[in-house]
Amino acid sequence: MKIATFNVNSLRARIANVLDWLKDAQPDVALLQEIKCLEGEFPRLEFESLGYNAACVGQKSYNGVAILSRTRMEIELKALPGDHGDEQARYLEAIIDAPDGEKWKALRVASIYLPNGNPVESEKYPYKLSWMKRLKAHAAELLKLEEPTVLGGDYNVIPTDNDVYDPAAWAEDALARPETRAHFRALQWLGYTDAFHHLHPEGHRYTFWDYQAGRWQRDEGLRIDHLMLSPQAADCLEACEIDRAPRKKEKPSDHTPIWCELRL
DNA sequence: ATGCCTAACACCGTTAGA
Repeated sequence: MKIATFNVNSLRARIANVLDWLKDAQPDVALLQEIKCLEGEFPRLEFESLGYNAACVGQKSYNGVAILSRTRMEIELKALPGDHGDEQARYLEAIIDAPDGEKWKALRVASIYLPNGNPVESEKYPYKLSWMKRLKAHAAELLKLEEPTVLGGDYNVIPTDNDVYDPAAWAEDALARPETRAHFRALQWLGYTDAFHHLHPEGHRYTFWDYQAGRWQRDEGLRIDHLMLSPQAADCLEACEIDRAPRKKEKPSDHTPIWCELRL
């Protein structure tokens, strides 16, 4: 079962790109972030025409996450627990049905758009850190279920200096600061596996390249999109790769998809 | 030292992204 995550940087601006990617990559489940549209503007029919069930939590102009699944899914949560006052559309969780006639167990997935947090002196950084604390608390609850679970998305976290082209330049950025990294490691200490790092520990493989300054052409990027696996999912991990093809196209997102294959 | 680029929204610039 192939599960992919992709920060599309506006679904309306990227719809042709995203549909091409789905046709080429054929994920069973796709987690999308930064759809930047209201639910009423969500291109459900286009996804259904490719054979996907689709669900989203939308917001005008900013944020927004979605889940696409080839099989039936049930939405479990449309917001991250822990702060009823948080109105930003950054979390969607679903249970994905096993396909008929297969022995796959059901899979729980979440599409995550973790706050960027810059500038660090602003209220945005404490919001990011509190969001990460809430994520840890919820992730700990999910572990008690002992299910295969994939918490995937744009974490806006550079986990180590091996995940950025110029560590010194990024050391004080909200994506790389020690507090940010500590909260990300806390997820790993709980028992979640960073799928890509597990299979590609060599580092310097990126999922984001800034539009500016020729970052893509020079392969000066960041690894900030992650697939975090519960132990029951990590047991089934067969492969995990970054798909650079969509970043090469006309009018690309500044992120590119990352996927994992689980034999459930 | 700064902007580089892209998108949304509203307006012909500002905000946000990372």
